Amino acid sequence: MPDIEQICRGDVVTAGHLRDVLDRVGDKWSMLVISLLEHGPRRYGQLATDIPGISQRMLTVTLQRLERDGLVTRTSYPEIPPRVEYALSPLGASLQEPISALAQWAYAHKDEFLASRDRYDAKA
Amino acid sequence: MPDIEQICRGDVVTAGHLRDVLDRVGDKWSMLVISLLEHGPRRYGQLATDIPGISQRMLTVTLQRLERDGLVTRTSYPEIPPRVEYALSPLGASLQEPISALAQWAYAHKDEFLASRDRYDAKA
DNA sequence: CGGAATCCACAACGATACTG
DNA sequence: CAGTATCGTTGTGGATTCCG
Repeated sequence: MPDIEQICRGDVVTAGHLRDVLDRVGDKWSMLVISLLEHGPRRYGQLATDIPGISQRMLTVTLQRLERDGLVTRTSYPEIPPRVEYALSPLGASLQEPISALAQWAYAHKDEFLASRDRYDAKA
Repeated sequence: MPDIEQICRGDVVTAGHLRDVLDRVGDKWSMLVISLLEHGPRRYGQLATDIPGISQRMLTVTLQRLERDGLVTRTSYPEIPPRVEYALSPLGASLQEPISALAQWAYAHKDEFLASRDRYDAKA
């Protein structure tokens, strides 16, 4: 069972597994999409409205990347009008746990965050 | 105790706490620096050699951002030659736990990751 | 409805040179 | 030693338009 030290040591430092996962889900929307899919399958349009501010393009490419890495599944129903559902794969569902840990840390410490920043900026 | 649903709902979706923390430590080097500082204070030059591939500039700006957000403390000793030590603050140390969770997830599932990607790319 | 294609702006990043 | 300054490159994300 590896710890951070093991992960960030030797010839795998820069290309460590931490880097890998951040490169995949560290972008602007991936974790948000995963969080929303946690509650069950969603259609493309649903996600578009549930994530204010996201563009069609970014929703599309984000979903494609997540599907490519096996985190979400895409199911297309050949109807008219077309219907496409996205859902978390087991792999994606397992990722939701560490993501939740990160989100809860952010929620718990948001005040310290802002306070420190204000102090820093006040001196500059 | 908030869960993901609470965090990603309503008018705080795009500016959710998850977004906040990702904006700070989701960049290329921050989590790596935090991981290294976990073992104790490190000097600037030590970090530079312990993180192969990082440029002086990126190490500097990464450390400044981490200090600004209160995750890292900077201690300068007025000697010749100058000596500067960076260490995790209590806040930064508390962040190491969710980061570790993410890293361990990455380590545990790296094979599924790559396999899914290969399958996807083979069809394209 | 669920995209794909194109173009563009900006910020992140890297390399290099210089400094107290 | 521990940075700062400047420049060039790259990648990410947004706006718009078009298609099955």
